[in-house]
Amino acid sequence: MKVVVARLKESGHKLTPPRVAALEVLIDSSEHISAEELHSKIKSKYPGAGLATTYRTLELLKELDIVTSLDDKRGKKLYEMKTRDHSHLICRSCGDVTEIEADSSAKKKAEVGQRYGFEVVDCQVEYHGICADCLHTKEED
Amino acid sequence: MKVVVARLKESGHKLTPPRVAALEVLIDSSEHISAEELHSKIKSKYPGAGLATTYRTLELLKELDIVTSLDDKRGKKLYEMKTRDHSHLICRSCGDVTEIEADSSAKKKAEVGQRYGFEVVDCQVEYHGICADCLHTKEED
DNA sequence: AAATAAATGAGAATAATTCTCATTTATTTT
DNA sequence: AAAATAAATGAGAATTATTCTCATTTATTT
Repeated sequence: MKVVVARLKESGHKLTPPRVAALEVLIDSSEHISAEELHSKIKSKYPGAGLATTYRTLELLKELDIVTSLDDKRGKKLYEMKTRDHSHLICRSCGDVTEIEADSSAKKKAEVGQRYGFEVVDCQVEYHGICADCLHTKEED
Repeated sequence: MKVVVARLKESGHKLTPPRVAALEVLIDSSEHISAEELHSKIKSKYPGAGLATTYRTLELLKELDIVTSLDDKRGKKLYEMKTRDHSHLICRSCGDVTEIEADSSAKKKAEVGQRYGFEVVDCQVEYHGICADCLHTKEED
């Protein structure tokens, strides 16, 4: 939290109640979370909070590389704190999104930077397919 | 085209004019393309085409693993034929999406399959950061 | 050529996100 | 500590993208 708050202030942004609430909720969520869900949790901490601000906060936190977003199978956005590197398994059948350990991305980031003159801030990997549960269910038919 | 059409028919779907038009446009587009753009190009081939059908076609082609989608920086969806494996560079500054060669994903797919019991159909990698052009522009300030 | 299920077009409906603008507030300056 | 200022906010309207509905059409099978 301290680190993240520092990053907010360093970049010239104010530390406001809806932002604090958003960060608390995000840090608390071990799982990725939708904007809607986030907003409702923010409201339980800070009832006056407006939905537009939740979106504005998410946008800001993405810019500052504090959160990332990804799409679930239905195309809805999910958000999460960008802590350690990790990848996602996205099931085509049930839509479930699971987080897995990242592969050694540091090397790859550097490589891409070199080769394309692109300054890599972040690398996201998604594996699309069928999750273990759905594979099982299929077998039982 | 033949291969793709075959996959459509094998999976029990009809080969209709709006689908053929969609495939033609997608195959023609070396670049990723938005749903809106795709629709307008479909209409120039087949003026009667409806927007809903364009979305339905995209959904179908995704299910059949014929196209993939990704989000540009602003969160809009872009579509493209899923030919060879490749990754994307997404610029945070100008939003440009560039395609690059894929890293050796076959090995990794197998690995993920093993470890998590997840049947990987497809792996997508996104590098987020600042593109060469924007880096240059910055220097000039 | 007829039968049938699938696909379509049109526009309405929905859902998610963004915008507007008058008001409030965190931070800086004095 | 109070005043000044730019940034942030809430509320709801507006926009955008996408999905749905349903009556009609069409590709494919028979």
